[in-house]
Amino acid sequence: MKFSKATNYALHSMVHLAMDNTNEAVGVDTLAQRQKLSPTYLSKILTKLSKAGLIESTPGVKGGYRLVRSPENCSFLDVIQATEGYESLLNCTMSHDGKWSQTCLIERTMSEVEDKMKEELASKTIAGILSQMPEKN
Amino acid sequence: MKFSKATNYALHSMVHLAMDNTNEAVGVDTLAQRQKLSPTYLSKILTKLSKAGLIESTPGVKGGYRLVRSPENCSFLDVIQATEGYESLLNCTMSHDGKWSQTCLIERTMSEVEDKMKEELASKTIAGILSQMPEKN
DNA sequence: CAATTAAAGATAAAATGAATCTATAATTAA
DNA sequence: TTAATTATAGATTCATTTTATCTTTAATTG
Repeated sequence: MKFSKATNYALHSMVHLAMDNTNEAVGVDTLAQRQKLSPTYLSKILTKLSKAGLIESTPGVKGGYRLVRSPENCSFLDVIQATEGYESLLNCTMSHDGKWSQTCLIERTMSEVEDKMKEELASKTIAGILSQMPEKN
Repeated sequence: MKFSKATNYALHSMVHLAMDNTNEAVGVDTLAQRQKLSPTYLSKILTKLSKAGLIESTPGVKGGYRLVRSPENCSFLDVIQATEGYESLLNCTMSHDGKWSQTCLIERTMSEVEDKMKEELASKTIAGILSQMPEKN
């Protein structure tokens, strides 16, 4: 019942990219330094975000990463699913006999909870974080 | 973003205990056989439920486990916290400078999501599972 | 006292998470 | 075209957590 550190790094990277209003690409070294991380490690996380279509990457001299969508359209759910994957909260592997339903009732109940959670995560956006930041003078 | 197998075992054990309407204690061997688990492993999980006050255990000849509360008062949240612990979904360890709030905004946002999730988990009970089971003739 | 049953401890195997290093491919600028 | 820059991918390592077993101990009943 915990998200990985990678997810936290990913969310922070998204915010950093969103804060960058120049439309130049930001290199992984810059992002890694700000979070005090090894660039290669963060790179793997950013690649996941890239494959999920949240950011785009350009190699080469003036390359780096850029947001693809507007911060309003980047939800926590998007980022979390990109890094954590799409497996469900609880996956019952037991065989249930007659007294239970065909599909495990516990699993089905957890699935309802998961749907609500996703709804909630979808309502939180990167833009929402930006809007809470103290004004920079 | 997944619950452990132990949590699934715990939830199933709770349901099994709730289904037992005789007020005799149920031994770990019985519960373990039904879930095809090693008794000693399940025992550790049941001990957590016991320490959390959800079930009680009596050693000795006619001993075993019993529910403490009624199934209506046993929520998924209770069981999950007993097995998974009480750590929060996301714990940001980074240091945030001026542009961020003192407490990480991402962490704070995730905390809101977590609260909603807990609310949802608290609304799901063991009794709710029993009520969905097909009538036994 | 003997049988039964849960609890605790030690340990181990397996899976996952976190991270680094090296090599490769792509792009830009000179 | 060449050199510098930058992302990607692969192999590998280390640490942590999960899952599980075995053994011993403690408590309870008859």
